[in-house]
Parts: sequence; structure tokens; C-alpha cells
Amino acid sequence: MARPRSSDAHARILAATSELLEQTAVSELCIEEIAARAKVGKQTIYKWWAGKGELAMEAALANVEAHVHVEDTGDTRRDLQSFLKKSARLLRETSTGRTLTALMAQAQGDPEFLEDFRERFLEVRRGALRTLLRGGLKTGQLRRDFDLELFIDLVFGAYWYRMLTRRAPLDDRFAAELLEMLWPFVAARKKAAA
Amino acid sequence: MARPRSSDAHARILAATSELLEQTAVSELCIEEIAARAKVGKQTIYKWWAGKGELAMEAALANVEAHVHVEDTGDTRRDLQSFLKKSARLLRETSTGRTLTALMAQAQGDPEFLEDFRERFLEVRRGALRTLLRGGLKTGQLRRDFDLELFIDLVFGAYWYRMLTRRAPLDDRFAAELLEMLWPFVAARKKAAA
Amino acid sequence: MARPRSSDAHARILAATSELLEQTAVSELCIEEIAARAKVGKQTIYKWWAGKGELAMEAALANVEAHVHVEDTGDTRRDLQSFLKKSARLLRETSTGRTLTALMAQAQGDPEFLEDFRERFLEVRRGALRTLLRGGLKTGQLRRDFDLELFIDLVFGAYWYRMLTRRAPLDDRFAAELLEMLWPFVAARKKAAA
Amino acid sequence: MARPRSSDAHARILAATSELLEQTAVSELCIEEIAARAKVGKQTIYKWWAGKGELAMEAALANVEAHVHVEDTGDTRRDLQSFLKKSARLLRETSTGRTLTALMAQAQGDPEFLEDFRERFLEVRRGALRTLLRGGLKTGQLRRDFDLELFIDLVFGAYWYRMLTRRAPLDDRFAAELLEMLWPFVAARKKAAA
DNA sequence: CAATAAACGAGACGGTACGTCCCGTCTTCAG
DNA sequence: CTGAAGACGGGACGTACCGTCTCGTTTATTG
Repeated sequence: MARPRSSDAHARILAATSELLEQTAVSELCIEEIAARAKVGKQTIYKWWAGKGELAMEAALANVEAHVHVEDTGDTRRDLQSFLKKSARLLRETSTGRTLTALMAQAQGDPEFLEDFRERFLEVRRGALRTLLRGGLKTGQLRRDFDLELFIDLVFGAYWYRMLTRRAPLDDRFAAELLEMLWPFVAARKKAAA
Repeated sequence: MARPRSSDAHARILAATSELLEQTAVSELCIEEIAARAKVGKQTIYKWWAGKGELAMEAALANVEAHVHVEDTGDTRRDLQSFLKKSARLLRETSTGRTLTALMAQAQGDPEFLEDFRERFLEVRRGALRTLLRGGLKTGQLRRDFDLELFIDLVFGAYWYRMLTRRAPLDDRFAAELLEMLWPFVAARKKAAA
Repeated sequence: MARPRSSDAHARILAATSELLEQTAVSELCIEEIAARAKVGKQTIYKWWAGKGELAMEAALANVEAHVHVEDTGDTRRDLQSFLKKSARLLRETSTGRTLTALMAQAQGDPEFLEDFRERFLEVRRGALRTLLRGGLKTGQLRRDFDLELFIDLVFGAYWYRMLTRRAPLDDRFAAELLEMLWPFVAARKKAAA
Repeated sequence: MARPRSSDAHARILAATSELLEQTAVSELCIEEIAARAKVGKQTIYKWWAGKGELAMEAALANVEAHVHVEDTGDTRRDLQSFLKKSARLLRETSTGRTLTALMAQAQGDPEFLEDFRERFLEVRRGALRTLLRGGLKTGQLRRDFDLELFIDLVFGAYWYRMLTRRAPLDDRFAAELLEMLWPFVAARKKAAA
């Protein structure tokens, strides 16, 4: 019976938020500025989002493709390499990187936010990698006796550590070196097979 | 020629800050509350620290022993294990962990802060591990052909990833598993030598 | 198109200001206390008044009847006496007197405030007296050859001098003596007419 | 045995105060700026004066000759005219005028200050005028039947009113007109005697 | 197709904390 | 011991945003 939600306003709010999120921490987002940029009343924001956290999360993840497409060429090493390079590419794109680090930062002081962030981003990425690795296990390209989750921690840990500390670039070379370093450990011993 | 800085006030300010820092993000520290707790005028805080960042950094690092003592028993594996366990212990102590994640979060929106954090904490830890590993290289307990810095990224990456995402506890078991997973890769191949 | 100004808050602010103004100088008004007493955010005050001056002026003059009713019985001496007594009564009422001296004091260090005060209070009173005297001139009850403005200066000068220096009470007796002293000078010489 | 008070510092403090007093209200004097200008420690000021009031009073009155010299030529009208002109001259000199209005303003919110101001300035001037008028009474140049104090109120009232309201200049012409207006009232009726 | 009821833009409101200014007191050292 | 220097605890300043609350306007049904 009533006027329906304006998807236009909705979009403008998310756009304004994303824009600001590339430059500032979530907690330093200024709702009044978002409203002004989006030409929206403040109430319209509070109507649909509980606070900066929710808003930032939605704005940020709208820009990161929700589902990670994992190739499955049958060659686990190649697929893994491809995944690592794509991940590096995603993260090093400045705006995405800045935004993700902003989310991770926000999560440190806000347990609910962290929970949300894990479900909607971190676990999705872990899941993708896990699927990939399980494929390798099935085809016998990977050893059976290593802790898969710990391995995933190592991979994403290295990525996040570099991203958060700006220690070194997240480029293809890094992805390659990482694979080179870790591969021998997870790869099935071909020679033993031979 | 004037009255000297009050070391007492200085200490009270840092103590109040540490206390609050265990519960809140750096950017949500309330200077007025710090001043009130420390029974200090706000100006005394602004006189000596440029803002919440500087204050939080000093308060946090005052509680983390600046120098990491690295044992050198001659047995690199044992020393490494010991280092990893001590590190895990430091980080999982609630107050320290919370504080460090707060610093890392703050660093994400504040490049100068990050720079400072790297110099005063991250690089100190990296340096300790680097020294330890170089010892192993000298004594031939470690292979020569691996990228030392990348290895350090992997180690600290795993720690920070777990701490920041609260994915799993940073306990001695984690330290043990981590070593078990990574050791084969860096250890010199004794059997090959044999 | 937005929510309209709250006349309630407006009134509470003026009331709180008036209250404080009876006891303190304009420059010593504490905006924070006004806000607290009026149960109002400070910003609401700053939104509508530029500072203590404007606020005090409005609060003070709201309590002083803007227009002075000047009687016109046809008997100039009687009207003048009545005006002088009413003026004395107004000023010696403690709260009004304190408030007006506070405004006059403020005006000394603030030219714009003085200008405003003259227009909104001093000139209104002068105007009333001027009208009264001109009536007397028309009906021939007053001499034509005296400087009307100088006379007005003398009258109000005496009032303000006594009020500001607390030299003596501003009572009806004072008003009577003042008239008695000044009347002969402005009155038309009836005997000459006779 | 002790170092004596530095009359130099004392003078520099008063000088700095006078300087600032020409531009600002007493309550807006900034002790820290006075100390800086006078190259003096704040404590040295607090040591010798209780606050801005006392300091301003001393600084201001040091610049106004304490004793008013009243001429006595034997001609009361001439002496009165001379007194009025000298008074006008004193007050219209910008720095003195500003300073005196600042004192009068301060007195409005500070009873002790008012008391002091009356004793040290207002009553001195009243006394001078009173002496002058009594001389005229003795020599029969003035009527006996008028209220001397009320007359003094009228004179000083007119001066202060003009000065405080900046209504019109305090020039010699004003002094002349004032005398012309008031003289007939206080002068003995010579013609009646004749 | 008018009435109606939610969604909207605007922005005023009560409030919290900010970083600054200055207060009056204190603590040091130089002369 | 006086006096310059200036650190200290404290209080108010005027500003920036917060999240809530009215307003009048717009707009897609529903009666």
C-alpha cells in the first residue's frame, strides 16, 4: 500500500560509502557525509542499516565478487597457482585492498562484525581453497597426511600479513614464490610413486 | 629552567590507556576518560602525545617486552620451537593480544602509525626470528636455498591471521603443529648428507 | 521542509539565561550551564545565537517591556513625573537592574553589542521621553529654548550613574527630587505669560 | 638577605596591562599575555596582585592623575567651566576613556571592585567638584537651596552616560552647553539682589 | 482515480567528545 | 629569596557528529 523502498537511494548510499571507505577506517566514516553525498536524509540510512559496520560491510562486499570461481583443470598445482594469483590480483587492487583492510580493522573491535566478516568473506575464500585442495586429494596429487586447515591458515596468513603490514607487494611473483615454497610439502611424492 | 615533566602523571596516563586499550579500539579511546582516570588535565596528554595513536602505541609497547630474548642452545629446531611457543604465549595472553590487534587495526587507517608499529614491534619480532634462523644456517642445520623473508612471512602470517580472525587458539599445540609442518622444508637434508 | 525550530527549547534557553544574568556578567555566562539548565544541546544555542552577547540581549530585553507606555494627561509636569517614577521603579527592581547593568557593562567591550543595545533599549527610552517633552512643547508648557537632547542626557545620565555606581537608591523620592531640580529650567515661564 | 622586589618588573607588568586595557574588557585580559609581554613569570603577577581586577585598577589609575587640581580664581562659574572642560578632555582622550569604561564595566559584576573604584576614582572626582561648589556657596555665588549631591550626580551622570553610550563626543562644547544649562539653576539670583 | 500510508529529503534536537585556551598553583633553576 | 620559565589539574570554549525526532513532499497501491 505504501511507497516501496527506493533502490536508487539504496545504490547511492552504497556508492558513497564505498567511495569513502577507500580512504578512511570504518569507524571514521561520517554518516552525515554519506547522506550528503548520496543526497539522502540520514534517516533513510538508519532505516536500512544498523550502523556504520553493517553499511560498510554491505558496501565493501558488493564490490568483491561473492563467489570465487575456482578453476578445475585437473592439474592441482596449476589450479592452486591460478587461485593464488587471482587472489593476489584481487587484493592488490588498491580500492579492494584498502577496503578489506578497513573491514579487518573494524572487526578487531567489534565481535559481531568479525563474525559477519568471517562468514561473508573469510570463510568463502577458505572454502574455495579447501575445495580446490580436496580435489587434489581425491586425484592423488596431494599427500593425505597434512593438516589442511593449517595449510590454509599459512596461505591466507601470508596474504593478510603482507597486506596489513604493507611489507611487500602482493604480486604474481609473490604468489609464485609462495606456491614454490609450500608445494613440496603438500604434493604427493611422485618419485615414491615411480 | 621550568618545572620538569611529571613522571608520575606520565605513568598514570599510560596505565589508564593500557587499561582501556584492552577493551576498545584505538580510535574509540576516549581521551577525556583517560584524563579522568589518570587524574590529569587533558592538556597534559596533548602536550606529550600527538593523539590517540601515539599514546596507544607507547602504552601498548610499554607492556610488551621490547627485546625478545632468543635462546641459542645450538639446536635450531629446539630454539625455533621455543620461540614459537613463547610467541604464542605472548599473543594469547588476553590483554596483550587484544592490545596488539587494536594496534594493527589502527595501523590500517593511519600510515604513520603503521610505520611506527612496524619499526617498534613487527620488525623487532622479525629480527629475532631472522637471527635465530641465521644461526641455523651458519651451523648447517638449515638449508641454504630458501627465501628466509618469505618463511618469516609464513610464520608471522599464520600467527596474525589466527589472532585477527579468532579462527583458532594460539596455543602450544598450534606452535608445535606449525613447526612440524614447516620444519621439513627448511631443515638441511641430513639423510642426503649421510 | 525540515523539522521546525522548537519554541519550547527557545523559551527554556532564554529563561535559563535570564536567571543567570541576574547574578553574573554577560562575559561570565557559562553556555554549558545554560544548556544544562535548559536541557538543551549546546549546538542548539549556537545555532540561533552568535554568542553570549546576542543571547543575553534577547534574554534581557524579553523581560523589559519593549514599548514604554507614556501617559498623556495633558499635564506635562505630571506626565514627566510619572515617567520618571516608572523608570525608577523598573530599574530598581533588582533583577531588571542587575540585568541592565550587565548589558551596559558588556557593551563597553563590544561595539556591535553597544549598537544593538542602543537601538533596542536606550533609544527606545530616549524616544519615549522625547515624545513626552515634545508634547509639552506643543502645548506651551515647556520653554522652546533649551536643548532637548542634552536634557534627556541629564535625566538618563543621572539614572544610569546612580545605578552603575550604586551611589544611592533609585526610588520615587529620587525621581521627585530630580524633577524638582530640573523642572524650573524647562518649564515655560508662566508669570511671563500672566 | 632577600632579593628585593623588582620595581622594573612591576613597571613592565603595569605597562603591559595598560596597553591591553585600552582594547579589551578587564575580564578578557589574559594574564598569560601580560606575563609574556612584560617578560615576567605568571607567579610574579599573582604574588603582588590578587587578580585581574586589582591589576587593572592599579594599571588604569596610574595613568590618571590621582588628584584633580581644582582652580580657584574666585569666579565660581569660570572655575566650574574650567573643571568641566578639563574633565571632558581627560575622558575623551581615547586611551583613558576606554580604560575608565572598562573599569566601570568590570565594577558591574564585582562589588569589591566597584567599592574600590568608587573610593579611588569616582569619589575623588566628586570631592573635587564638591569642594569647588562649596567655595561658590561660601562666596555667595551659588544659591544655598539646592541639593549639592544631586547636582553632582547630574554632572557626572551626563558625562558617564555619554561616554558609556558613545552618544556624542565629550568635547569642550559639551562642557560649555552643560554649564549653560545647569548654571541658572545653581547660581545665586543676582538680579533679585539688585 | 482519489485516498492513503510508507518512504523520502531535509534538518532541528539532546547529547558526547573533541582539541584549544586560559586559569591559578606548583616546582625547578639562575642570579 | 626573588623571579623567569613553564608543567600541572581543571573548567569552559566552540565544533563535529551521533542517533532520534519531526516536518512537508513524493509515489505506488487499494478502496
